[in-house]
Amino acid sequence: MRVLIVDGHPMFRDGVEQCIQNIQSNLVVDQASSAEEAIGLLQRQSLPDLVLIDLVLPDMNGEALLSLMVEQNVWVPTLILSAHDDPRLIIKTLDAGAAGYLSKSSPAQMLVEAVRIVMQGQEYLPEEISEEITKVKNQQHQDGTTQLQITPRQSEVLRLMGQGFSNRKIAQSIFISEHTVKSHVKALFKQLNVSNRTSCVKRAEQLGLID
Amino acid sequence: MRVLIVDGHPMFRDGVEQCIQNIQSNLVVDQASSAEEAIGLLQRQSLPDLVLIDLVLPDMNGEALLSLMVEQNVWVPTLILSAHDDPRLIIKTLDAGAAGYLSKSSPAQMLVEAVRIVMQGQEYLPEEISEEITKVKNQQHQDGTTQLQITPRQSEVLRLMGQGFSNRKIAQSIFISEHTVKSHVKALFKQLNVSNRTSCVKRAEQLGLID
DNA sequence: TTTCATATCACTCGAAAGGGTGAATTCATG
DNA sequence: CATGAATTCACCCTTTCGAGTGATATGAAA
Repeated sequence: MRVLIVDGHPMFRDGVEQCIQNIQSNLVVDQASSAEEAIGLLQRQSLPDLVLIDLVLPDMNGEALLSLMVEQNVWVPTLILSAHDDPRLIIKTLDAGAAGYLSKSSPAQMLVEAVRIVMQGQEYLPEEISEEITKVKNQQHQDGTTQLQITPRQSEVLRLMGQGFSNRKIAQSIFISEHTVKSHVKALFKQLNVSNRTSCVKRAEQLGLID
Repeated sequence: MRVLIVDGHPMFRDGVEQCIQNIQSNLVVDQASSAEEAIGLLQRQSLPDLVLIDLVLPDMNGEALLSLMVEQNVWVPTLILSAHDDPRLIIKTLDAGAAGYLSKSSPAQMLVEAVRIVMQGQEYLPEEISEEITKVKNQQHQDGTTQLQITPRQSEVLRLMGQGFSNRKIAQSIFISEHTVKSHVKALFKQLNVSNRTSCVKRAEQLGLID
């Protein structure tokens, strides 16, 4: 059995490797420190039986890596790890094809359990997380609206706003009028339920929309 | 020999534990998930031979925990771990009494090495980090100025600004006039070399001044 | 004692932000 | 075609920010 660990921190990778080494005697562990490296490994080698991906990677987020894998028809059972558990992000990763999700706030024993289960081809979701997911999904239905619908343009504006740009600078950057920027900013405020840009950026960071 | 690991993420703690278990046969590892828990353990039990502290903890940062330990005359060799390596922060932790600093970007082998050395009572600093530190210290001297001198009041204002508060709200929160808040904000802008609050908060986060 | 950093407050003024409302365009989808 | 979402732009108005230039009090350090 082979497992690929994708995480930006060697120390964490080694720690996880040590933890799951105990599962089976014939377990080979590969490591990648970035999405790019992971893609390279997956293309060059025979596919592992399981991929562990940290949601936060140096070059892109884990969800993007997962999407890339799916695009390239690399289908391997994938377990997503994350330090901060935003239900919305979890839903996105599961939609993107992850076989399971696990918080880094979980003890290693749960990781071992999850690896075992996912390697068998089954899905793995901790109870507290699946509960939160149903909560969020219910909220979505109660709202009636599309919940968090950041349009591409809004996302662009949000990114620039996160760089500390003024509305005027944003307008110049993407060749639209300041009026339009204000429209997007206002829409973002409404969706993120804030009333100034500092809060907006903070909230967006919490939700993983930028950075 | 006993080691105490203080980190908010059980999975990381377990991983580190697995890694350093191999050092010695008679190694006992304790875990704490927060600074508060760590303080409790250190007060109740006999002191461990080494404490590993993550710089980012749920209730306070690792540096604050270290200061607390020093205040309470709990002197144990302490190794600081961190995911993002800001030279300034490293200097602060070393000044606060840490026996060593290690990036989570280092392989576990370096951790093992560091633990071994620090448990012997020696200090441990990876080359690339000590190099960066000398760089920063040189910069400080070149500037001639006191480098980054955030006064207590400025720090308070910065914290509230980071919460997305307006100048008026900040003023009301700490019972000073809006004029005064503006003075502090302006001083912060000057020191952080920015010209609006969003950039200011971002920069402050990068420097570890807030969050 | 003089000096200096800190903290406090004041005034002005132009620039930027933020709220409200409305409307034209494009483009996909039913 | 009709509908709706997304994007674009406009005008109005109030509030907040940010820069400049001050002053005063306090307390520590030289």
